[in-house]
Amino acid sequence: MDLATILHADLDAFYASVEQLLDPSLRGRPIAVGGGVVLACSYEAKKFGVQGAMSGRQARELCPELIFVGGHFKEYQRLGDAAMAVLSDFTPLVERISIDEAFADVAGCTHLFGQPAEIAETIRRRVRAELGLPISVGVASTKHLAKIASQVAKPDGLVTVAAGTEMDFLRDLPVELMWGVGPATKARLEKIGVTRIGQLQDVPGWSLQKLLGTAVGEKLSALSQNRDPRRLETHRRTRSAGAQSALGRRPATVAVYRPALLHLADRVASRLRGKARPGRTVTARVRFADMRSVTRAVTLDQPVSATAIIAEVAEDLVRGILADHPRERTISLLAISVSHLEERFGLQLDLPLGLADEKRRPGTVTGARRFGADRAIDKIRARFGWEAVGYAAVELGDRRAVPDAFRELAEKEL
DNA sequence: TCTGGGGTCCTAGGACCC
DNA sequence: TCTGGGGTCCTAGGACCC
Repeated sequence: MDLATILHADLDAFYASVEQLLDPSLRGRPIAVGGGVVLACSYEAKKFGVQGAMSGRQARELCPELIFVGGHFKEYQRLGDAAMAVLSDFTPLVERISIDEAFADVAGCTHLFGQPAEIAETIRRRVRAELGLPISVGVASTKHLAKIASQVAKPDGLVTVAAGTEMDFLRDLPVELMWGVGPATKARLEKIGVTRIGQLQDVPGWSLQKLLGTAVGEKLSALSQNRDPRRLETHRRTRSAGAQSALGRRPATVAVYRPALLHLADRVASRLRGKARPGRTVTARVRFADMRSVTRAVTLDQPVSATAIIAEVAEDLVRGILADHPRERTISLLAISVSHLEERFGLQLDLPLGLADEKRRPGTVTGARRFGADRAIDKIRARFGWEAVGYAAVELGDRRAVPDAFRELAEKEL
């Protein structure tokens, strides 16, 4: 039996806790970060049923005294980093999975710092004392168990699952606490009478695979029986980079989608160039007024990272989508994503190959000249900030639900 | 002003090659 | 010549997570 040396540390209601830290008058009160959409909310707000991703109006209906606050996004980044640095004081084996959440394996440092549960308690005490933030920690023998334990520990708690007691710990917990069980899987399991993890342990693997597909079925079989082979991954390569923008309801015309796509391509491409990771597959997504969405992708024979090329390819894809849905006159979201990322060292010229080349409009500049223009823009931004220069006159309708600062926060390191 | 923005992984079917 | 099987790549959509 493996020892319980894996920690999962998770800051509680992170953005909301930061806001309450910065403004003491908000403490003990129901608050939500965001406006049009709830990005995060305090535990006082959760009591009313307010949740992340909920529309602001819906949240206000549930909790009339809810206080909306704008976000201090730089502070989120700083405090999230600081909390993770506390983990790193104990072990280099840290796998950060988001701004406010990480795994750590303390197997190699118990001789220095004590039992895993003691280390977890020290981490919680330090984050509270040094940063003023509540953090919950789960301690167990696997990532899956540690993650569940930290959820059970919330808010502001510590739960240890001793080695050998894993199956007992899991038995009575609801299936939706498992990693990978969302609304759809939960509903399917409910149909066969399964709502607790213990019941899942009794369903034969082949039956689960038939119900949920081979991958999900096998995974849930394994996790429910405490077979979790995953190791910590301290360095993970990003596989794709994308950007999207909700538009409200806009006519599906080139005057709407061309500037919007250029803006999205600019965001994506500058990140790709910044990390020297061009990609071969460009995917565009259009969401219509009824919230149904359609995606279309093309894989080029050369990786690209030039703004103009990505914008052009995406525009071709969007034109194709709209041509196939002639009755849809209104779009509510556009998205671009680039995947099949490659590594490039040194100067890389995007050559206009593949689709972009075949369908190139007359008068467009060549790959090398585009790359030069992009490099100039990148340099100016490096010195003066993102807003200093770029593809101006991008008119996305300036009632954007989410501030740009939040987008930047959400952009992961490639 | 109903319904954000960033990702990962899986599936199913078709193309293509051996 | 016909048929089949396996492997890989690609596209489109869906489920899930933070």
